[in-house]
Amino acid sequence: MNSENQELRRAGLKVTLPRIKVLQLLEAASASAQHMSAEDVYKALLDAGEDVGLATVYRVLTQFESAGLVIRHNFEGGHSVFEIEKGEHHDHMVCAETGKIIEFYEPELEALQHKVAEQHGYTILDHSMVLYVKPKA
Amino acid sequence: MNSENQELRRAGLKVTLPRIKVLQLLEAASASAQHMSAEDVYKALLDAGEDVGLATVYRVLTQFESAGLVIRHNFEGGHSVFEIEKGEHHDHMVCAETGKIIEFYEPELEALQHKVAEQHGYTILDHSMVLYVKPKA
DNA sequence: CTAATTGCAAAAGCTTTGCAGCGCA
DNA sequence: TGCGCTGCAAAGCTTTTGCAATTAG
Repeated sequence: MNSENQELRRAGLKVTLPRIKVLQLLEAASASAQHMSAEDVYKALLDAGEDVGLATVYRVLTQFESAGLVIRHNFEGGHSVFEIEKGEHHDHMVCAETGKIIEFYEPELEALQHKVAEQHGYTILDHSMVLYVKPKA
Repeated sequence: MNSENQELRRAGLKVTLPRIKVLQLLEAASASAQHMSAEDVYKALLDAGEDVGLATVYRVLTQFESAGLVIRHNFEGGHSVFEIEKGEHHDHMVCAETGKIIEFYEPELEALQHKVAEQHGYTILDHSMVLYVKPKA
């Protein structure tokens, strides 16, 4: 039940209420492949009766990102969204109609990306791939 | 020499100096696969002695995007970059060391993406794929 | 006890908008 | 001439930062 505390300590961060709460929220959201913006996290905390500042949410999320606990995505639209780093790489599909986010992993795609980079004399450090889709008619 | 005028007219936009200038700049940049931010365009215009406002640059770029003349990318880092729509779809590789942008097109990748979307019951409307790379050792 | 962390408010970056005047068709 | 377009300044949004007070270890 304090597995969050372990993760925070391992990341070299003091175990404070805001950090625990943010981590719990993101882990809960992770179950449904939900991705939360800083604003989302902030509002969820307020709704839960927690008294945290928006600035703290941003700071905590940035720290978590540096610590490798979460991944920051820059999908369309100005703001960032975050998801728990579960260690398993995957890419995303965003449904234009429902806003739903589908995660997927396709080894062949990954292999091809490396091949293409290779052909141009480069090595892949990272990549972002988002498919904008709509339900098949 | 006034092919720009044609393009503007075709897009239903009045032919004005700022629009011509922005279009010319982007077309010139296109030759070197350079991608420009609104700020870049603005500064380039000032350097060229043109007297345009930053707001106009933003408006013009947004209009061009709606008209399908340019494509807006949201690579990492808050701000958008633009490139001329040349009609040939391609994806991007960004070199982490030099900032250089390489364009590429890999049919197999495109095909695979469609296959994956299909498998999940979706049809692809659009996609964004950026590989962050470094020169091969 | 001491350095890390927090909340608040202010500031910073990018982008958009309101408005009066200018310019293309 | 008339409506579209422009520049300027002001506002909007997300995100960051300064600072005094608070808290974890």
